Amino acid sequence: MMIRRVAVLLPYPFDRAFDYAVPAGMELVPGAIVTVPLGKRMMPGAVWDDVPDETLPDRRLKPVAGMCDAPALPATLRRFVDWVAQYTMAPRGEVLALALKSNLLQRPPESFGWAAGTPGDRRMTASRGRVLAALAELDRPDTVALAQAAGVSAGVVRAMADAGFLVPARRGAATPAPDPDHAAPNLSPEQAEAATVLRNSVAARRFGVTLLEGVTGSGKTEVYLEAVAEALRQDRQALVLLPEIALSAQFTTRFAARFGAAPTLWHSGLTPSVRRANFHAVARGASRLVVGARSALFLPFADLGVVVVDEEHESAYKQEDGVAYHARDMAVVRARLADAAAILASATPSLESAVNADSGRYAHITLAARHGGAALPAIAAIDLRAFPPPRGKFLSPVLTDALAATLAGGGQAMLFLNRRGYAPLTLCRACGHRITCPNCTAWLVAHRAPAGLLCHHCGHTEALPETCPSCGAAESMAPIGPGVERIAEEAAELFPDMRRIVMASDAIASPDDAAAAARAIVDREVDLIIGTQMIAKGWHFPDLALVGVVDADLGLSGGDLRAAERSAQLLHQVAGRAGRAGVPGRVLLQSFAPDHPVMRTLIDGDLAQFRRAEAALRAPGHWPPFGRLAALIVSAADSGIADTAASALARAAPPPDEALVLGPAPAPFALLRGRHRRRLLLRTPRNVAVQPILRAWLERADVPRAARVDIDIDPVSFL
DNA sequence: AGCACGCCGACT
DNA sequence: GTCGGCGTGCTC
Repeated sequence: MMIRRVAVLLPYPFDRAFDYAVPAGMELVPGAIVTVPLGKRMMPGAVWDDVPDETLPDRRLKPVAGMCDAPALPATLRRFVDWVAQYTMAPRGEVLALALKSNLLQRPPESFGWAAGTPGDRRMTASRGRVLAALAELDRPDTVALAQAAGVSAGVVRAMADAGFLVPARRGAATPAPDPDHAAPNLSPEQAEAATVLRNSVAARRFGVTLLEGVTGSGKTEVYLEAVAEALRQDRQALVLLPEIALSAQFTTRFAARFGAAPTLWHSGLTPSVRRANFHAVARGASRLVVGARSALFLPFADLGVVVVDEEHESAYKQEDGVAYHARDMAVVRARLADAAAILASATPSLESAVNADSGRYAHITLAARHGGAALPAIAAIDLRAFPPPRGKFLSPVLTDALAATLAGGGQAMLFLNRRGYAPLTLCRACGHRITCPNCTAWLVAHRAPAGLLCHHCGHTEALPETCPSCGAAESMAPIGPGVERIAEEAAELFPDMRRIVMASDAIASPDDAAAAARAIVDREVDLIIGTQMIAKGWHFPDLALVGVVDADLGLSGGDLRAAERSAQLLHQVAGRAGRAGVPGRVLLQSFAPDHPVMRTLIDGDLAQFRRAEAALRAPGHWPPFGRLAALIVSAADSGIADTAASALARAAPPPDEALVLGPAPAPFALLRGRHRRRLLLRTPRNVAVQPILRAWLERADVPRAARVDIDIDPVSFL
């Protein structure tokens, strides 16, 4: 009789599963997480649905080494992994790695706490007495909690455990379940109507996508939380994706207030033990509500009822390296495979989602009114040609006057500049030499805190040179252009008495930092906020009366397909920070092109009109979302090999009647992290899939081995 | 991804 | 004469 065999997918770049023998007595269901030998190593893997190859002789099979004490990956997740792999053209194992990167080989974290034991005749002390007293008040506390409650060190608790005063006791579900009816919100009629539609979409237990479009401050979050509540009522799980983990702390608070229990978090900042605990809690179904970054899509939800993608237009949802996937699009797929509802929420929907809504593929809900009757901010441009800043400064007198008036009146103000650091360029006044990164095609950005020159692409740092590295001139290196740190310096000179905070990823690294900063702002410990795009997203600053956009033209250059769209969305989000609870908000855009369509859109507040204009530009040429794009990024350590590989690809390109091929061109950062890059773009009409074309193309092309070709389906930034 | 195998340069 | 570079190929 043939030995029993299973296919096991490994979290490495193999597209194929490997077959293993099942030892007698081991029961393996599909999705079971196992350890298997591969070559000399032991590695984790998951039993997959592939049919084992019966032609392989028994001799060639190694046995499965062991089973992990984790629940099997659900079928919906396995199908999702396969789907993402075929769509992104990544090996299936590489996609599986996204689901298994929580170090499951360790024992599952059983939640243990301490209960009273029966010691022999062991010494009793005052500290030990306090511990026993504290223990009586608490339900199976862990070491830290017990020590804290008793006011003793953790050592005392451990010693008492050794002495038998305390015994470990398993705790039930560590996290209290969120209660859908804990604190029902007070919704406006418009919100209530939207909430009903979303609740129904979840109650249907069928796949469907709804675009929830609501102006900033319209209370989108409260509305989609009603969909989450419905999933909880249905005994299903809910996933809310956020573009930026910095937001998660503020959301935790809001969600906890609504449901009486904190959501489970999932992002790269979690410690390995928390990660593991959360993974298991989600798999068991014990964790009902997850708030996370894009990688949360790969969690093993036992029964997912709704996926919310908040700020769905955000380009941060696009994963650029490794498996290049767009979390917004994959969230829709995840929902479809789980028979769940998908909700895409934004004040400034992507053109993709707006077109899907217009065509009826997605349901569309609009929230037009600001919550509590707050007025939309008044947006105006400052023409920098007519009202230039003083020499060497970056704030126009029109803006500084407005800031002075707002601050003098006790209002809070914000300056937005989407540029980290002090100055984007350091230049020699004597010879014009510009300091560039040795590894990338990029200027080094001057920073003051901490001081130095930093590459924002590869992380290279160096000290600001005393003399010009090119001509040797002394004291000739000058910072050119502004970053937020320089704007903060200018603001400090103008308003020395005002309390300032700089919000940029350099200063605010963790969700906790961001939460602390937000709290300081809300509590009015800050008068003037200066920040990068970090301040654009989702924050709730009730007293913010004035927003100044230092360089509204910044995002318009670059020739990127979506440059105008992204710029309009970002500036709209920033503008939306102004004027909430009753404070009439005002937004001033410093621009050299106040008549640019993006500025007109913002000033008129008519994003729909802007989307129509964008659509009219993109539709004729089958540009997304009216067609499909794929990028081939050729990279090699040697620039000659990169060129050879790129032209080999160009020669083998599919014929024009099949697809349009653009390039090869040097990628905008032709040298990135020490590798030379060339890029080709493939474009097809919407009804033609790019994957088969790409597969055949790569098959034909004679690419040198020393070059690597990365595929990015639906590229967002064209780097 | 690792890790071994394998065939060419400068060292004890 | 050997240690070691990383190109190529395989892992059930």
